[in-house]
Amino acid sequence: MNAADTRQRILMTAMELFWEKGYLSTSVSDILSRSQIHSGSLYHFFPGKQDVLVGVLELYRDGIGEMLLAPNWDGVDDPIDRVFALLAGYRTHLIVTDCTYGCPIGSLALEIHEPDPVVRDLMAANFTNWSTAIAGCFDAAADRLPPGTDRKALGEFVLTVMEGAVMQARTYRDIGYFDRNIAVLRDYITILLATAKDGSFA
Amino acid sequence: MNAADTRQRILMTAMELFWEKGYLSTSVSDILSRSQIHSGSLYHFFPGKQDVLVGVLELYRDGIGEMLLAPNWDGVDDPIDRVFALLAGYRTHLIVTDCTYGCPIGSLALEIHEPDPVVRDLMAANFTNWSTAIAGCFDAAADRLPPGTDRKALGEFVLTVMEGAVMQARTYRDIGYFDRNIAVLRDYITILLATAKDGSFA
DNA sequence: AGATGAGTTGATTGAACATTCAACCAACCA
DNA sequence: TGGTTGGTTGAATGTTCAATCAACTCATCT
Repeated sequence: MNAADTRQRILMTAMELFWEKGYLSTSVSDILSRSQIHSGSLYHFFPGKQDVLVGVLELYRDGIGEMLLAPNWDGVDDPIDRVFALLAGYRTHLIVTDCTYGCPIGSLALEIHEPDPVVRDLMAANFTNWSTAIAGCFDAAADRLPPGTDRKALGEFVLTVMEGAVMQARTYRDIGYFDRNIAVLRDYITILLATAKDGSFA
Repeated sequence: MNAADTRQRILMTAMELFWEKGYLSTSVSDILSRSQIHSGSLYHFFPGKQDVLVGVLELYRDGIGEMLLAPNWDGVDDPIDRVFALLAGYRTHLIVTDCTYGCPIGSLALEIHEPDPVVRDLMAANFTNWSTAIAGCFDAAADRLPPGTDRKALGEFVLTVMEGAVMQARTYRDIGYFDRNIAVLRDYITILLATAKDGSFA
């Protein structure tokens, strides 16, 4: 196994564990035993546990297109449909995990109370990538939305709703909380599209 | 100092610390040193650290009216205004703490990945109390909302938006993220009130 | 062949952790 | 007065933690 493999193996394992147990509850030993890598090797590539977290956050940041958007948007062309297709992807995660799923970035953001600036910036960058992607959908549908709609704010709002909906579904262990939240969001977006069409606010 | 005082002092201190540092990052020693109470006394009242958490969650649950709603709703009579008055309270917390504030329940919900059922039920009960209070506002304004509006879902939605908005403002250390999210929510509620008034969906 | 150095090994370190416990205290009552 | 109860003290326990490091492997280069 070469160097790149070892580094990758550590990061992939850490990504899994941080998602399953959270950052604080994952010990370096956990990463070592699951990845079958010895402590010296880990510390050869990473100065410390936090640097592993940084590596994981960089993977998420750089992989959002391939790992998150592409799978959910495959075959979905309408930009508004894409918004809800992405949310449907989160719903699937919740179902598959018996409503145990948590957004990895959101969990980290609330778990780490005094984040190192490097870590915080990476969490923020992940949020920005996500809401910017959604805002891009609204941009592509700009002519169907009321004029003057703040599409960036709308992207951030969808992120907010996703995070809040996942948080509640997970806490109650009940997908209904996710579905009802998304239904309200859908109602809002539907109204926006309708008011733009009939020109009532033009 | 009598028994009730000691117990109370432990819970108040733990409440502070769990909010400042989170549950996992707060050690029993932290609670002991700040509360000036010795380990034996703490373990006389609480079987373990998790039971302190349970006590804190019970305080939140039982104190939502007095500690959270009453202060924010004092002098605010209109039910819709009350919804946004509560959200404004969270905004104040964010401002006062330089956007470091996090909803204590939301943070715990995402921090603890495998919660004991007792803990999880208490977190859920706290969410329910919150969103039920908001749903109560919508109930009081039911005649100004479109008929058939799911007001319970709307209460959960407001909770979702608060949690997501706080999460983003905190991660970016920028109140703008909170304000934009609330502005979008306000837009939605405003539209609901307007469509009910002009009867366009009646 | 010999030197170089990136990468690996795993026992070890010292700090921090939650929890325990035997001894103690003070108020109240028999 | 002596016992009982409810609460307190703080040193001690055993565990887990992140991190270290001297010794090693082995491919590559001179």
